[in-house]
Amino acid sequence: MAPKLAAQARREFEPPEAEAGPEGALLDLSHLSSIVGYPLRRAQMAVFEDFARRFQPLDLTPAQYSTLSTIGDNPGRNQSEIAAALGILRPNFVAMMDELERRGLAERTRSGVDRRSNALALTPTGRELLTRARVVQGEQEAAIEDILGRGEREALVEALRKLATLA
Amino acid sequence: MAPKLAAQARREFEPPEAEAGPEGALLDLSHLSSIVGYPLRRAQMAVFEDFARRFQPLDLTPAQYSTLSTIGDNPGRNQSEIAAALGILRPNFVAMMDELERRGLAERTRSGVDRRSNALALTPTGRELLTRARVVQGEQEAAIEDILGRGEREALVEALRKLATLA
DNA sequence: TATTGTTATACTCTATAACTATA
DNA sequence: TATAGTTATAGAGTATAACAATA
Repeated sequence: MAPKLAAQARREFEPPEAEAGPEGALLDLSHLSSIVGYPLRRAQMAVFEDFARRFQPLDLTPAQYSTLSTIGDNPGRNQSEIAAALGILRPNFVAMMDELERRGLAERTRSGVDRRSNALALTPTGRELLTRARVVQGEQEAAIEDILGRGEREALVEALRKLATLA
Repeated sequence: MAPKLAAQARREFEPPEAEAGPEGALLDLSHLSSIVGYPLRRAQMAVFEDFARRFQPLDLTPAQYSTLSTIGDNPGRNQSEIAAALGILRPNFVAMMDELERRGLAERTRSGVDRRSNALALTPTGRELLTRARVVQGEQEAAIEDILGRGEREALVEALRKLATLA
């Protein structure tokens, strides 16, 4: 159950601000790597790539995972509410729900109170998959903690949450 | 010179793990906001939106800024080297250079040593724009420091750099 | 044979306008 | 009149294959 895959090959030293070229000559990236935006993007890409590898057996993208998780924790909410909470535009959320429904993971139920809206819920299959997905997600989190340590990982999450209030 | 715009309206409290819906009912997002990947993506989007606003007068995207900065700090390198350092695929970097050249910000010079490759450099105009862009970038960094404080901002950059070694 | 720059192309994400059915 | 879901569509960003020129 405990993930051992992750803490293996770690670069022990790296030239702090440079990137290796083909013949070994290094590029100066100091201006970029000292500001928040650039390493933020690189980290996001790395974490999502790692996510893709781990979730390949479950066939879930980050967006699908976050949708399943949010529906599971908020059953009965409609599409607009779930989409808005996840920062997904309503038009783009339609195909998302089409696919989850096609795979038998989630259901839309035309609400009796307001017949315009679709109450969303997970199917039993969807709940099972979400349970398994959260285990896999926990493994990624453990891999991150192997790199950062518990305290720095928690500090990172807190800093990122504050950063999200910038825009 | 010091940016005062940023530290103004900050949410003083927020329900730690929930999102407001239209009628005020809150969604449970606790499972997502406690893992790294989700706030990482939200923070990245927020920082890039803020970047887009600040750089609208200079008409620079994050990718264009990082390209200008890297060429400026590494003049004479060829397209493959600059693109690889920035994680941009060579085919996609062609249009990037086309546009920077069209705007008179950068130049490709067919190398004498290896006539396959284009040595890249900034034009005087490009150097001027880069100087101005770094001032704007410094303002974003100051705005982030208004939110996080100096120490937490530096800790964030360090954590993000480590995270990028995950994939 | 391998590499640099390039073209063509495709696939995903994201964004906007407009329709329909309900309210 | 406004809202929920939907369709159509357009634009980024990102990915791969293949070609010409050069090594």
